[in-house]
Amino acid sequence: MGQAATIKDVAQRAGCGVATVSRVLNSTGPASEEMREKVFAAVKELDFHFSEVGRSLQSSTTRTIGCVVPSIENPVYADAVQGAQEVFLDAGYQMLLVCTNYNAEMETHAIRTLIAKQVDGIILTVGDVHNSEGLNLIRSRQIPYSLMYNTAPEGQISWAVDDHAAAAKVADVFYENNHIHTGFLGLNFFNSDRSRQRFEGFSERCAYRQMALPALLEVHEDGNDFTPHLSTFLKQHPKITGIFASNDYGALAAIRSAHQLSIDVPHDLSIIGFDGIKVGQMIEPTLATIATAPRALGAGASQTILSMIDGTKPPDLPRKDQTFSFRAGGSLMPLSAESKDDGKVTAFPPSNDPTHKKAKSKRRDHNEI
Amino acid sequence: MGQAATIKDVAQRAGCGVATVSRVLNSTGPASEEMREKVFAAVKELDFHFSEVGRSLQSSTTRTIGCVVPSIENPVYADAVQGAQEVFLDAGYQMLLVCTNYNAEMETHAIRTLIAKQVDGIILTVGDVHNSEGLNLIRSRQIPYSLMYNTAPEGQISWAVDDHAAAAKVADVFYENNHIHTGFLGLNFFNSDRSRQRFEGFSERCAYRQMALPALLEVHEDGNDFTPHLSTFLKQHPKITGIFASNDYGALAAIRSAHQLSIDVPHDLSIIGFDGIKVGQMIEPTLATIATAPRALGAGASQTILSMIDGTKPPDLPRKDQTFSFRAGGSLMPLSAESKDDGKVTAFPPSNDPTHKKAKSKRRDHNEI
DNA sequence: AAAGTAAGTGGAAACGTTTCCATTGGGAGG
DNA sequence: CCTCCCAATGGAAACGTTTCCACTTACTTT
Repeated sequence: MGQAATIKDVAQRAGCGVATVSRVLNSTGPASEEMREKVFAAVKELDFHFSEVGRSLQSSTTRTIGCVVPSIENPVYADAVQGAQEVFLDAGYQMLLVCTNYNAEMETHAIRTLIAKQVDGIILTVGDVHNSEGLNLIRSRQIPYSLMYNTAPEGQISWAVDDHAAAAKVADVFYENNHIHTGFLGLNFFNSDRSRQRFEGFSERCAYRQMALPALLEVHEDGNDFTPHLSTFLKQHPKITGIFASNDYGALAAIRSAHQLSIDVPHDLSIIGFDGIKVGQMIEPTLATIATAPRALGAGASQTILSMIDGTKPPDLPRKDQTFSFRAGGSLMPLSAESKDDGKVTAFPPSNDPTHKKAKSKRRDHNEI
Repeated sequence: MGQAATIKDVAQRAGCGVATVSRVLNSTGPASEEMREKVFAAVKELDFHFSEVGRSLQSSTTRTIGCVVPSIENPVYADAVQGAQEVFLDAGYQMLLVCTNYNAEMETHAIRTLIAKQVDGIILTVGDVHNSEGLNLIRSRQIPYSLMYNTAPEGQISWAVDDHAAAAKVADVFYENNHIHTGFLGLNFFNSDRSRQRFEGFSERCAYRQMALPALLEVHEDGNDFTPHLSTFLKQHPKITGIFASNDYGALAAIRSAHQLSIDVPHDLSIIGFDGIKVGQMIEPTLATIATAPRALGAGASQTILSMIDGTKPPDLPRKDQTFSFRAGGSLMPLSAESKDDGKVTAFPPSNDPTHKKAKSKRRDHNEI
């Protein structure tokens, strides 16, 4: 059984023209019962399946969607991708996945190839939404697309977390817990506008609250020996009592490094992460973080694309303030009010934190020392 | 600017035939310098790019690889996929990703579609390697493929961990640490031959060591309230001092559930996982586990595929006993020899465990109570 | 009975490439 | 001056579909 059978082979075997075969198999147009049977018999005998390539050429549609994300080692993107994939699969689309490793060149190249392959749509997370060559390509070609996790400029659709507001919320939480001197741990700071947005939102709110401006610790790789960096950072900024990490992995790494430096989390140092990955709740202490819904974002972006393709009404984007929620956790400990050197007192004891919407576990972490 | 330019448009603009354009752009066959310039000019003006669909139809090659895995929420597969993806991308291939959610029907359907799309090769992890319809399809079509993470029957190429031997190693470790009564936590037990292989290898070695046969706790979802299951399980089997989880996520969940049940890990219960995911080393206690190299497996499988496509010599599969290594961690605590009811004494204090090859951290977890 | 309609069918064009083959023209060698 | 060869080029077939159109045939409708 050499090459795969084509529609011609089927036609020949069934004793009819290719047009008839096509009509029978696609249930488009009339066909006699007799002919139908012959065609189906031939199909079975030859184990015929349509070539999607031939179909694509003719229909100029590929039933394929491109998906470009920085890395699926980060569970946030993995979840988003999987959420997207399920929606697409249900709709009969498959997904070409490209991980760019936060590399702008790869991003551009990948998108170029996806366009050449005539994907029917693209969902993507770019490094810099204001300056993405690939994104321009997509737009000039008028290919349906939706951003994910990029805070989009006006006119562009993006399923994203409101990084700015979420980071501001973190500042609020620190403030309410009497942490005045904080640090920001930025991963991939220069390759990710998300990271920068978070820093910005955090800094601004810190300023507004008259807290100290956060010290920036920038880390390139989610790499191996992060510990020495943290060590020197904390020596340079001895007043720091709280660190906001630009993602949960960074937060986890910080906790571990702190542990190695015999710094107790949360007693000596409070840590808040971003993303709300699953393991954050599986560890001890649990990770205080900004919880997001990556699957939902991925699924939303997919549905948007699908509706662009078939012209139906796209789903509404979530309200900005519903794209995240603060999730309390054991890695954050309130400081006694006296330790604030400016003498301000917070009105909210952290155990009543009203933003604790999404926490699933009924057990509240109790941080008595 | 309506539709994308085709090679015909370029030919027209450059004032030549399509054949010439093709030759110039692909550097195949002769062309005058003058013509070359005209063609390149036309390409630039029209912003022409080849349609891969047209190319694929003509060349019967798509520069696309299929990838089928159960789920990328599990970092093991996420890493494998990403490792594979990088290799393929370097070689000019893109990857169609399908996550099957451990569902055999989806698996079959996905593979069927991938074949219809004429992927040049497929890497995949199937639910049951001895009974996979999709796998049969692939083989009858003679499409280059490589399994990942499936222990393959003779004659089939698979980049896999030796589940059987690795699980046996876990039994050895429990034995050496005087854990005689153990449990096995099986996730997706009926949808994953990996899980079953691990149970089998573990059980056999337990028998060989004259330990109690492991009690099986089977869990369907890596789901939410696993705690009650664990609770009843431990009540039913009160002698259990050690649990082997069929993957690290299960192990993490077990640790958390134990915590919620006020069972101290590792003091009251030792836990060993499987996979060696990153977060296992970021938590406290660190997770004792079987460390594997998912990226390497993914990359290896990809290279195998590539060499099948271009006929070069495929990379050697790793030696079976090099596909895993035991990684010590704080979730495992040695029991005093007396607590073994059969009175046997182990010769190996666990802190000298010679299999501790891959552990990166210099710090050894110290489990004094 | 003539005419109109509808179902059933096949031929052929089109989609965007690559590649085989034939044609042209010019320069070198006799 | 005639051949021969080779570079340069374009036409056309082929890849596997879908779909338009035209052609039968048989059945209704006047």
